[in-house]
Amino acid sequence: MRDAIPQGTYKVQALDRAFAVLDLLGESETPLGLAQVAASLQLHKSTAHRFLMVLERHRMVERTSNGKFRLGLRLFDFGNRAIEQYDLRDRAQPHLRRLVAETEETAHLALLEAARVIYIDKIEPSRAVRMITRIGASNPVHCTSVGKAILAFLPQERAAEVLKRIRFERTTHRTIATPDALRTELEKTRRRGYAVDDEELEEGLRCIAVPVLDAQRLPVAAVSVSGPSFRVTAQKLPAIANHLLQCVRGISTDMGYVPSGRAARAAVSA
Amino acid sequence: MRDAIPQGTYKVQALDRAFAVLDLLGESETPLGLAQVAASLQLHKSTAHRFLMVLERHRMVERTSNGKFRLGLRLFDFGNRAIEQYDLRDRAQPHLRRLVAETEETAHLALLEAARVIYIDKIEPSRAVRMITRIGASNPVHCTSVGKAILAFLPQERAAEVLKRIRFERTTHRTIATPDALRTELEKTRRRGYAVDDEELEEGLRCIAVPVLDAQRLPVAAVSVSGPSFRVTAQKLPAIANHLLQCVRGISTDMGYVPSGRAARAAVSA
DNA sequence: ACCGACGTCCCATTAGGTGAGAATCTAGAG
DNA sequence: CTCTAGATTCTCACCTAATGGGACGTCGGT
Repeated sequence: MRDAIPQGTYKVQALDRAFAVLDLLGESETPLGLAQVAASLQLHKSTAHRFLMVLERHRMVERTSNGKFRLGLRLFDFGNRAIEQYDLRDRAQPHLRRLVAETEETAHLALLEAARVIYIDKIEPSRAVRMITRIGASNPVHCTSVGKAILAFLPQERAAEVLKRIRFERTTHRTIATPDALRTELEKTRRRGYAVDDEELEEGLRCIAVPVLDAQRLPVAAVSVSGPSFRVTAQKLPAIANHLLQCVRGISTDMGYVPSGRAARAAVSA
Repeated sequence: MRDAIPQGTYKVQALDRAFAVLDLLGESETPLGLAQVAASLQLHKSTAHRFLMVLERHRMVERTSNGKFRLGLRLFDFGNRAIEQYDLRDRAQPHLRRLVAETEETAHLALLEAARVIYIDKIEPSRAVRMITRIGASNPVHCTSVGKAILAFLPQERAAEVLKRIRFERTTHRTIATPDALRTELEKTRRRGYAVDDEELEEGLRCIAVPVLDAQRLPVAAVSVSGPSFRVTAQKLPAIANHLLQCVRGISTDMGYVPSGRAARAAVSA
């Protein structure tokens, strides 16, 4: 789960350490004391202390009343600036809400980054059980519907690049485990116009997704509907897919992507 | 606008520099090239380069196709972890939506941090003009309704601490400019049960806010309704305040804060 | 009162970061 | 196409800035 050691030609030890601290605090459910941080990261308490103080000055961490540390709200500020450029999120929200109202299941909006998808928004039906996903979290492309939806409609070479970077870890027994299997799946996705994740990420969870295309007909994101397999049944898929297609069409026009050209048809027609 | 130089007893130059880089990229509307970053921060190009490479490895920045840099999505991840603990946000959302539906104006959810308020959520009525605020952004307490709402219901000593840290900058001619004026205003806020910002932050913008109280009857956040002064008129204030009070009562019970005790009455009754 | 765990602070040592500058790449002009 | 200016990438000897050993203070438990 934890990412590998941050190797690389360029190094700034202090930064690696600082981010390790943030990572640690981010992973932890509960705030951590100085001693715990120092021990976990094998830093001298004196060093850990200095880092925490500096991070606190920058409001990247904050102290709870009992003196323990947790992530600070400055990160929240930065995070929101980071996705600001993708104002996609704001524009998409109303459409996602409608989608959720129609399907009564959870909707996600996700972006592709390297070989992972990042969830930038999530809307849940009011009475649903909370889903585990967190906005900002990421998953490998190959075991998510959003990942496959984007990948399937990416130009050949871009897709190939992503393919190469996938490590094909499995999280359930249905997870796609080989590049070839994924390629076949992508072909299928292109044909029917939407991607399916049939318990490939998590047992009992089924998702459908379609890509959001920009003016150049390139996928910039994907929208998905997810729910427990017993509710999101195979028979319902086409109907849900239709809602999805309408939804992304709405987003696209809202973003000012003119839906012209025949390439559009390919992804939109069921 | 830009914060002062990050002085302080504890120093880790590398971190200050790294955050300066992130800050710079965050402020900038458009992605920046290495040369621009180096120049703006008075760093040697080779130093700036190394920082950017390391930051990129950590996905704190990313490169656009033309090689320029902007904030990376890792920050978004961190940011969302940072507010995760405050699951307040998730719980509050449905209530805010209802509030927006009722009032047809923008609603904000904000937290107090040091002497500033941080907006952790915003809901806009579908057809409204976009407001300028950004989730994650912050404003000084003294010129916002949310700030005053929280401050007014904080225990004497906590409030005094915050008071001391305020620098009373003015942004309009109506901005509260002295500690005494603020104290009077807070008294008024306590009496009527809601706080008002009458063009004190921005010309033509009027806001009302009430605090969200936890089980100990301490304010943990505030909810506000904001709109152009010509729509949010003085006569409408009490009506809007009522919607607000209902809204925060909903949030409080949703969070599991038992609404017992007479202290509750003080804030709830208009 | 004593002990142990934790946080804060100081300072001499040296590992780690710095920046001059050379090498390489890129884009635009001629 | 070549030339040139500007930006980016890379290398390395120097020296500053970060390190961590350790002393001191504080809190809570026995």
